[in-house]
This record gives sequence, C-alpha cells and structure tokens, in this order.
Amino acid sequence: MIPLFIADPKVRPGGPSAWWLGRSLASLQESFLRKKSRLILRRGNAPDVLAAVVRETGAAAVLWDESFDPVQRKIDEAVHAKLTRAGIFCGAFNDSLLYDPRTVRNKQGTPFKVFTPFWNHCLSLEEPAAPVKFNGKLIAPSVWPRSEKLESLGFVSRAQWTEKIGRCWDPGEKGAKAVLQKFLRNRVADYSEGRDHPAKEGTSRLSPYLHFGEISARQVWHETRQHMIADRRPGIHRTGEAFLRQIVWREFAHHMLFHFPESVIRPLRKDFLKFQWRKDARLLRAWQKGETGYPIVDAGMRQLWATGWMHNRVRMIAASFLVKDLLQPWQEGAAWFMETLVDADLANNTFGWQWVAGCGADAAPYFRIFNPVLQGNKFDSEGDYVRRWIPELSRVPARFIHQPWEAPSEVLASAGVQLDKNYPAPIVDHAAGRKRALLAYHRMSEQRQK
DNA sequence: TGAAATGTTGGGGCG
DNA sequence: ACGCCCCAACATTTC
Repeated sequence: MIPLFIADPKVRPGGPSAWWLGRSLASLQESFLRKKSRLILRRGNAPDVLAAVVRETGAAAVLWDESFDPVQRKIDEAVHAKLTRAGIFCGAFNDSLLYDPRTVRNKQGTPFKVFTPFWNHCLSLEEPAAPVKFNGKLIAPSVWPRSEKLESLGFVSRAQWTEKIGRCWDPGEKGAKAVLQKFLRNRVADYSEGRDHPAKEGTSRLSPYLHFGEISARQVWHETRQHMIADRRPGIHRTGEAFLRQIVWREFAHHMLFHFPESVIRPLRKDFLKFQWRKDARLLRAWQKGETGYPIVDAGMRQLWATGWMHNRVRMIAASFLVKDLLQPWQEGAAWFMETLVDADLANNTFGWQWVAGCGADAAPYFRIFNPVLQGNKFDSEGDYVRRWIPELSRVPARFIHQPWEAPSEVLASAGVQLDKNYPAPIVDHAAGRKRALLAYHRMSEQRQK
C-alpha cells in the first residue's frame, strides 16, 4: 500500500487552512513512519499525478476518501475516468459523512430541504457503522515512488501570523482525539448552555479536525453515544443530543452542497437574486478588520484574525451585522471566512451564510435581525469575551461594554477610551440599519410580484 | 439559533 | 370604599 497525498492546484485553501493542512500532513507523515510506512507527497493535476505514480509502481488499484464539494468532485471524476480507461481499479469510500448524500431522500424521492425532517430521517436510519480500529501491518511496496518535500507543496508559511495561530491549535489525528475526549469529559454535560457563551470554552472546537478528516463524523458520533451511556451526570442525554444535532447540521450542509453546488455563489431562494445590496468596500473593510464600533462584532472578527477561528454564536452575530446592518452581499462575508478560518469548509460556510442572509432553503427569515448590543449582553454579560479581543475596551465596566457610545464621558475617560480615536464609534446606527434592511427586503418582495 | 411593537393584565397609589 | 390611572410584567403579533 502506498499512502499518497496530492496537492492539486485546483484546490486553493486560504492562508490558515493551508497552514493547518501543512501541519496535518507533517503529523500524518510521522504516523506512517511509525508504522514503518511512508506518506508520499506530490503536487500537480491529480489525474496526471496518479497515472504517473501508477506507472512508476505498477499499482493495480487506487482508493480514496470521497469528498462531496464541487471542486473535489470534479477532480474525482477526472481521476476515475482516466484511471479506469487505463484498466486501473478505482474505489472511493465515504469517510467524511455519516450517510451517503446520493441515497438520503425524502418520501417524494427528492433531497431534504428542511433540517428537522432531515434529522428525524437520519435517526430512523440504521446507525452509521462504527469505526474500525486498524491494527494490521501496512505492506510496503518493493520500490517507493518519489515524494516531494512537504515544504515544496506551499503549505508551510513563514508568515508571522502562523506562530500565533500555532499556539492555539494542535493539528493532526492525535490532537483531534485529545480534543474530543476533553470535550466529552469536561464540556458536553453543559453543552446546551455553555456553547452559547463565547467567553467560555463551551463548544467542541472540533471543526478544523472534522474538515480535514483528522477525525470522522462517525468517530465523533459513536464516541459521543458511548459517552452518553457511561456518563451518569443528569441531563447528559439532552446535552449530548444537542451536540449530535450539530454534527447532523454539518451533515445536512454537506448534503445540500452536494445537491445544490451552485449555492456557493447563488442564493437558493431565487427572489434574492433581485435583492439590492449596497456594495461598499469601506464598510466591508471595517467589518473585516473588526472596526465596526460594535464590540461583540469586532471582538469576533479580531478573534478570527488572531486565531483562525470564531465562536459560533459570534459568527452568527457578525454575519448578521454584515448582511443586515451593513447590507453587504453575503458572498463577501463567506469569501472572507473561507480565507481566514482554519476550519474553512465550503459546505458549512455556504450553508451558514445563506442561513443568516435568509436566502437559504431552510434559513432564518430575513426579518430576524440580531441586535449586537442585546446579543452581547445576553451571551457575554460580563464582557469578558470583548475584553479579551479588544484590549482598548478592557477597562470599560460591564454595564457599557457592549455599547461604549452610551457611556457617560467620565466613565469612558477613566477607562481610557476615546471614541473614534482608539476605538471606533458605531459605523451604522443599529436601529436605522435594521429599518433599512427591512425596507430593502420589502422592496425585493414587491418586485417579485411584478 | 430575534427583536420591536403592540396588547393585556393586575397591583398599588391616590383622589 | 371605590374608581381611575399608571406602569411593570407578561403575552401576542409583527417585522
């Protein structure tokens, strides 16, 4: 068996994702070496690379883990076509999802477009197969094919930010297992409540590991189920199920992307094609840099920049702010997230942004608009999250931490805050922004009727 | 996996 | 003691 990774230039990860992939491959190389095997690295057009490796080694079959995103699918098809023509056996298996998106259908035989029926349907299916522990030997070929150096694949960045992100994460399979065990031991029992408080570590933080396949959804599913049986803490069933529900949201997003690959660019609800966004590079830039003047939004955007990750509650708030308060196209936000997240995942990201923007198949209605002050008070009531990511506001009392512009001048002065000097005043008034968003939404709806 | 606007109820102050 | 008003507190509707 020849483990092989191909860096195909058609797949273009953002900076943090590329960094993660590089670290992940290094870790995978080590674990193959420990098993007296190797991980061969190549770069180039995947079908050509595979044909060359088959020629070099006389391999009889090529097996790979299937991915369902549009770019990868296209590559897989090309590989399959080229190799089968050459008489090579091809086999793809699904290790990234719990179920095969080609077979999950509702009673009408069409894909599910609403989450709850999808969830109920999944629960009615046979449980996904338990992962198999491999204890066997990896049989080495008589001659190993040539491998490129990991550094030459372009994933290893010398940029300064990688050092900072590196301190937050431990990519690789070992890290993934440790993170899951820690989550099940310490946090899953409080998941339903804890997951919404960004200052706490209440979420699983598994997203990048799941994205890169360092842990599979089936592993997470079965470990969690076992834990729910063994853990005697009250309420563990409810909170464990809330967590599994998130795993199935991921599943749903991947199935949706499989069935609607064009949703990466286009809104699923076609009336949104006519929505009047107010494209403004200045506003987009302020949002990206965490300079909107709304502390909970800015804290999230700065956490993203500093660590390659943002707490999910804050992702929703920040996304809502960009799309509704600033009326910027959701595609701009989605693109920024893909560039800056370590867990950048086309399916989850596309689904999430369409959900927030209200143009997804099963989305939040457009008139559901987050108020960043209320959300801040509700989920970061002490302001600890804001203080961690916006040091300029660290001395503002909790009463005003989510709306510093409302603080009396002496409070601001003693906290060392000068609005528009060391922290921006709000770039838009939320009440006015909300009204403007609703107006744009109504104009779109009227236009549809014409 | 909202929030704001609007409606309803009931207790207490007060003439 | 009674009725009126005010306004929390909660419920419902609307966006």
